[in-house]
Amino acid sequence: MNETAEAILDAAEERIRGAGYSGFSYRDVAADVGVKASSVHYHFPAKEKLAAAVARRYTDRFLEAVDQRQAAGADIVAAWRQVFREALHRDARMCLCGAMAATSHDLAEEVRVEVRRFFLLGIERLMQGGLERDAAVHVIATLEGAMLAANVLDDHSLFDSGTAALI
Amino acid sequence: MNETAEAILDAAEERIRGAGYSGFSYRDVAADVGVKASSVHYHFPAKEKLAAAVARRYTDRFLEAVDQRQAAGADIVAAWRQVFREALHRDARMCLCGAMAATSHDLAEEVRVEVRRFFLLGIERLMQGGLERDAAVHVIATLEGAMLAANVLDDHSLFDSGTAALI
DNA sequence: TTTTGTCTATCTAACGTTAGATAGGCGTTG
DNA sequence: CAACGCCTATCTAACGTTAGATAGACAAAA
Repeated sequence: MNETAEAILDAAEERIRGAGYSGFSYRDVAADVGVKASSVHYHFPAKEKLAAAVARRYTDRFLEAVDQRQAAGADIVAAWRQVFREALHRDARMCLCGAMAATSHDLAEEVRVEVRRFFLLGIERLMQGGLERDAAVHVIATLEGAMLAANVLDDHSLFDSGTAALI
Repeated sequence: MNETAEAILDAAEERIRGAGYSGFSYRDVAADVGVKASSVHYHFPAKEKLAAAVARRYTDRFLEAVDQRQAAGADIVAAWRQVFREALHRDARMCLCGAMAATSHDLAEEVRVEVRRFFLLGIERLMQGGLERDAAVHVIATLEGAMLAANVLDDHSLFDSGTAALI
């Protein structure tokens, strides 16, 4: 994975988090990076491959960030909340997998698998942390929904409001 | 509002709830209804007008359904939960405003206003029903997020799991 | 020499949108 | 009554633009 490929993933992630799967294009991503669209195709031959790669990296990084918070002594629910909160505040964008999940009928199978992986691993990890299934689903749902509301209303404080009850 | 215009709104609503704003097209909607794309333009001159009209009707109907549940004696949180639940089970689709909120950077102002209206009125009504602001945001966030998760994982029981703690 | 990475140039398909024509219904006017 | 003009609703056809994707040239590096 070279520098350009990483820059393409970065740009695609930002675009998808703002406008969803069908709201981003090779041309836009290429312009963000400073190359031609055909160069993006060189690194990621098709749109669904690119989106799937973005989702996989996003999930991996997300889980790693949660692990770090837990290793630093945070409660598992607090850790998940903090990582969601940081993703919202740092980027002022929706959760990547939340943004794509919202248009799930529009996703190629390869992409949907990666989006599902985010949600499934989230629930799984929270259950491994001691939560009942219902509680685990509740945490993920609330975090995604609060991020959604905070984003569309352009009021990040809504995330804190909406998730205060979790901890 | 004649029969065709209503059919166009119905088709557009279903398409947007499955694929988001930029995932639906005049041609698709026209084909669903059984007319040509130019006829859709006759009733709704531009895509953003159509999406805004769909969102307004959706919100109005949603609030009315909640009112009916409350009039029948339901607790306000239970009423909201029931209407979300029915929208998920009946249509097997995302919440229309949730689907568009997820791609909020991609929305024309006219559409975003309508999407925001859904969230703002939801929070407002819950507060009028006696909830604190944090609790109202929590309810809306959890319902949207649970619908999102249930949809993308294609498991409607997740909605009940994820929202059980609300009531 | 082969591989890597980017370019130019192009393709087909689809997009939202518009123009112009048509057909039928409905009043109003001669 | 009949003729005219207007409104509604749809059609065909095309507009310019953008989409994802591909082929082939070219330079640099291994």
